[in-house]
Amino acid sequence: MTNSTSPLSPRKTPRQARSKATVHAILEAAARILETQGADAVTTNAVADRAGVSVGSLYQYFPSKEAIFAELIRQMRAQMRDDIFRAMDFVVGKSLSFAMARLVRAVIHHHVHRAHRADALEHLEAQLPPDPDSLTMMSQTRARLALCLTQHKVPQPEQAAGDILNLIIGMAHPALHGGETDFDSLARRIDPAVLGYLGRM
Amino acid sequence: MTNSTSPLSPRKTPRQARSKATVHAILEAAARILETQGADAVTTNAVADRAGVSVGSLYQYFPSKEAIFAELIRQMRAQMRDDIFRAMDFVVGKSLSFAMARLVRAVIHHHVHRAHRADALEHLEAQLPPDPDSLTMMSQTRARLALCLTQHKVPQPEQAAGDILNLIIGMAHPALHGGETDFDSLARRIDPAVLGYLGRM
DNA sequence: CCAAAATGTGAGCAATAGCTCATGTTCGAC
DNA sequence: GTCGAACATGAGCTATTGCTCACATTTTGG
Repeated sequence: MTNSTSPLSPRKTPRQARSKATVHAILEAAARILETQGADAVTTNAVADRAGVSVGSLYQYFPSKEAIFAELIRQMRAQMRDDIFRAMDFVVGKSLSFAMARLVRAVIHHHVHRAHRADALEHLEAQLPPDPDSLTMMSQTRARLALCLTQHKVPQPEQAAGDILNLIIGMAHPALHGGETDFDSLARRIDPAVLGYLGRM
Repeated sequence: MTNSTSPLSPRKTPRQARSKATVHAILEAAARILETQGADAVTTNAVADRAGVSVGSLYQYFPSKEAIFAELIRQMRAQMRDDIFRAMDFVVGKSLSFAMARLVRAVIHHHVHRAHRADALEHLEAQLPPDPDSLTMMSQTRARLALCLTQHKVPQPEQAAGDILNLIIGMAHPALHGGETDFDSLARRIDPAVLGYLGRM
């Protein structure tokens, strides 16, 4: 089965277990090289080497190096979306401040887990042509948060959802990248900013 | 005069007006290619071409492509520092909320002016070895803000300064990059978040 | 003026990248 | 078993990149 012709989508969908493992190994190898040696070190030969497969196999499933990055970014976005969905589901019926506190911690948790990878991938994303799938996932994430805000009568929930995500990520990401390890302290500093934004101090 | 041996510092300091113009043309060409065609399009030959000089001249003043990026980043950091210094100077003796409002607008103004360039440079910076000069300038920026916060009895002013800058940049940057053009509206949404962080709503 | 320093030139080298393809191997349906 | 499809291999082609160097031109101090 061949996939769409978009330059960022996978080339062929693996059908046997063996090829699924190959694809997984390629993605994991690319991510590890990216984390440990930087974007420039992620060459197709290096990825194939590290994955223990040949370049030919790599190009059976990814039409280009960029497609590998795009897939990793899609995985990251999907996980972030799912994390936030879970947090928002857990929080229905609770107070707005409780909901926001939970959101803050979900985002922090997401960034702590694989901080280096997320960081590098986000910088890469800016240099890649925009990927519709990634945009969709981010849109879904915002929409879910907006729904929660609507239920609490927050005005302009769509805009507020975007602002709040930017606020939380904007504060959490550099702090964690800068070596901050007291996640509770960080969360307790972000909380009042979010509530301040919402005018609910 | 030859400069330090650091891989990111310029190689030779221009002494005549003509070479100053050359250096300026190289930096401007690199920035324009970066903005319009992305990081991968910034090759030394392309930069030299666009600058109207030869590759040889380029390598007289920059030991590597990375050194060009590093210099552009330094310029950006210096301008941000100066913008914020001016804002903080203007605001001594005024109320904390007035000071923060001014800060918010200074950051927004800084990002509006050359949003594309700043964006691309920041993503590049993450992939370069850390540059001491840039770190120093960011440290100076934070310190100046911390001083202002100290005068308003804000506890932990150093940490708060970092948090507030991250908050403002984190909210402003994606919004502006996403095409937001109503800067006043944006500023008025960031203001309460900052005050919320400070516990001064 | 003139020599020395500063500046500028661009053909081309060495290295390396992304990627293809001819060929071989394994799997699964029948 | 058998045969076609799926999967895997890796030597090596093509293109490009960062960068050097031998040489030309301009500027400046005296």
